[in-house]
Amino acid sequence: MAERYDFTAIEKKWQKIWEEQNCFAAEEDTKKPKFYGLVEFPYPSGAGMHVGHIKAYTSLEVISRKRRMQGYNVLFPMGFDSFGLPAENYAIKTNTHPHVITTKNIEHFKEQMKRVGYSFDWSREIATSLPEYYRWTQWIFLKLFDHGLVFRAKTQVNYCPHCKVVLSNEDSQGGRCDVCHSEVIQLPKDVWYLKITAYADKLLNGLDDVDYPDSIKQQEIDWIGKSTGAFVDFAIKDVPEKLEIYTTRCDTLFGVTFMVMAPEHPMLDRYRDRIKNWDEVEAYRATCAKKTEFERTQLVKEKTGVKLDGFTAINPVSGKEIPIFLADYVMMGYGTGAIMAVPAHDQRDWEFAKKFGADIVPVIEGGDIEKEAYTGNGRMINSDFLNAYDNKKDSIAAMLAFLSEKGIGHKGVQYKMKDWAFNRQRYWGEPIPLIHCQKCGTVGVPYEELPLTLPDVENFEPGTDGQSPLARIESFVNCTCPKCGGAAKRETDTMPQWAGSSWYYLRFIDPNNTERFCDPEKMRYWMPVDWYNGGMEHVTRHLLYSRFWHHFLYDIGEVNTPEPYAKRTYQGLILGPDGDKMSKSKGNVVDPIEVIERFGADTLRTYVMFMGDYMAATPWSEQSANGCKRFLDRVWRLMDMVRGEDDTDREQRSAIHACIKKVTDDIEHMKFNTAIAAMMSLVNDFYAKGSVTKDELRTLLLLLNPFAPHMTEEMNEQLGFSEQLHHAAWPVYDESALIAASVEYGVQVNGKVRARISMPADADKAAVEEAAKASADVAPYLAGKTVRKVIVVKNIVNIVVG
RNA sequence: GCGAUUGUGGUGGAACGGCAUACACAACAGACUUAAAAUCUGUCGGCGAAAGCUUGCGGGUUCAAAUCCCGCCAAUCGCACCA
Repeated sequence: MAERYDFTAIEKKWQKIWEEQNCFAAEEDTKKPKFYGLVEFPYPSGAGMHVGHIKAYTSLEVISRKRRMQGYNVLFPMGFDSFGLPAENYAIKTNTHPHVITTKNIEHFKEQMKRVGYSFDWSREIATSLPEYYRWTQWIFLKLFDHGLVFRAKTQVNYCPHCKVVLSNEDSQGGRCDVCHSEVIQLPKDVWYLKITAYADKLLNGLDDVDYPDSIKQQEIDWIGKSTGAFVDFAIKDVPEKLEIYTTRCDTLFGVTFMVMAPEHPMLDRYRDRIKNWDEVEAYRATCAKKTEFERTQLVKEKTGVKLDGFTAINPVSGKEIPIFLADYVMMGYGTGAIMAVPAHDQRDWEFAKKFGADIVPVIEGGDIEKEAYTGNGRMINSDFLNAYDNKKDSIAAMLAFLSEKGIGHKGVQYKMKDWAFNRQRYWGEPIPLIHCQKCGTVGVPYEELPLTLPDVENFEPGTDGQSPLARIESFVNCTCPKCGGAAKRETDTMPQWAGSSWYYLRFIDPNNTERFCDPEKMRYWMPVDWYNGGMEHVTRHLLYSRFWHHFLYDIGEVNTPEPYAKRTYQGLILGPDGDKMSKSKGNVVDPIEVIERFGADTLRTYVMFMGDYMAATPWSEQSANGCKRFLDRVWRLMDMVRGEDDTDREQRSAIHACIKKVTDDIEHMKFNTAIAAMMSLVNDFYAKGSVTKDELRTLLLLLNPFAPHMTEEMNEQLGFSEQLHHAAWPVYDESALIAASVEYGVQVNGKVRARISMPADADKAAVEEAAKASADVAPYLAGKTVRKVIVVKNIVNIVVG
């Protein structure tokens, strides 16, 4: 009866039914418990879906399908993060409008996703590049602006010469551009910043209240990089201005024998007349400017620097005059761009002092400063102020008290995280809704004028002057100031890739609202996102940014939870068949659609869930994928093995309920591989037996449905069940059924397994112990020995003899 | 340099401190085939003559360690002169 499993026809049939019956739309106004499952929406690239997308989406797809069967009202949406550089670069190359390309790519992605059989609620689809969406991205930006979290500053910024854009710190991790991977250079530039550092503590503390793996939390903590220390002012000889430094070891202040300023430090320019070797300074600055960030950090083996002639500092506690150097091991971007150097207790300062001949004065007991700096803690020595302060307990606290009393310094906090450089000099992004007015300064576009739509341009090429293509459109640039009505000019830069994705999970809750970004009533029901799965590479980018925006929206009363995501997980990479990271250049990329054509969507889904530990990187194996196809074929053929009578014996029943428990629990812990293994074992049991009852088979189909929904629905229908699986009740195991008739014990003597015995399930410990001792296999090991102890636990008996 | 993660058969991988190698892949054999494929049924870690030894290596804790602790080694990822 059950012929060949024709996956192509079956998958098409059920995908059509799901679409027509709108099976997976989240319900409104329900009394049901909710589950909001979210996967990172993709950037719709021209290449279409990657197997990595499949692994990322299938986990929550399985969980969402299971939740629906468990009676939850499930929101499992999908949309597109459709602004971004690749579309724009492609547009430049082919002279097609990015909007046209993006629309086409979205259609392509959607069609591919539907072929995988995902149960997304397509009625809520969004795209960040549509005006009705980015209207609210701009709205949130204006709120940030109104609350003083948008500011403009001229500093050294990351710049990608290839993409011709300013990048944020997060966009240039490892010194490479996030989009094109070319090397990022440092340039002084005037840019818009979002004050994410104002939320550093909230982003840090919020981690206590969410369920993220430690690896994710740790990466965010490290990226934020909070440190506590002190700011200290150093007087400069014969100059009114003071040089401020930041230190985490103010207790070593008496050991400061010189100071170092970053080459770009702006104070230098103010006193160039005083610096006698200015030529040398300029030459050194020029060498440093030529180095890339990479060279400055990765390749330095030897310290370089220039001693300033005629520009010296005074150690504020000892009163001694000390030299000031310029050296590129001090960064302008951290602290104040200047340091107090304590060569006795800081390895970098030690190396510098050795090379440039500065004094090394120990002020903390311990270590051998002849060999290297001693960076540990200890009693303070050679420090005059000690009499008045008890330095035994906490030398840092003692020094801080001293500093603030004398007005020299104060406690301070620093973060490695920098403010978010937010404007991009490119076309395909949200226009920044700001207006520059000669009279009023920078003014926000009035909220009622949103969306500020992206105008059409002829030429998407960024300007050679570092300006966005929008700057060439006079009708866009020229406007009137909303405040004074005078002539004004629009900001012509656009927002970065990460803007639209910083709040998209809120829009899915209420995607068509034209009054607000999201209805508060609906948010109260759906938020927070219960489970968010995505890539590890977004932890210090998108995840951090969206948590920042959400905390802000919470602070201004626009959302009802401080954190957007209650739980976050990540998927491990799928490597190429050769074990290397998949890349076009290596030619080891696996196309999921080809896999669907050869093996079917159910096999693809089952294999990506079976291939290994979900969070670990695993190489793709076509043979293993074929093994999953074989498993599904075996399940299909079970239809030929259905026997008439409905009897299930105790062993069989026990095996089925053990499988229900295993699959139910393992899915919750993302142990999809062992869940599938359990179902494979059950199928092997059925084969060994040679037959299966209809009910037994249906239970298996229910468990397998989230993984292989098409085939199981088809089998369910062919078996004559009228109720479709996707909304049938998830099987519940019966604790009492788990108990098998007999239990196998391993019998150990001094921890080594010597025998196996089978005992009735209700046998007590004494009986098990007796049977173990009586076993013929253990007898030789007990002969002539005294039994000192017998341990009976679970299914192990350990006889300790001596 | 700092931090995190991971080291288990030919391969992907299983194992609340409790019978190491579940489940699959590959390989081998048998059945069915004229034959192949598919399918079904078996066998299947290594070393050792054996007792035994064997979860990267060396110690420790425990009746019992792949699992916990300490010290190495290797790999992967993240950060990186962060003062």
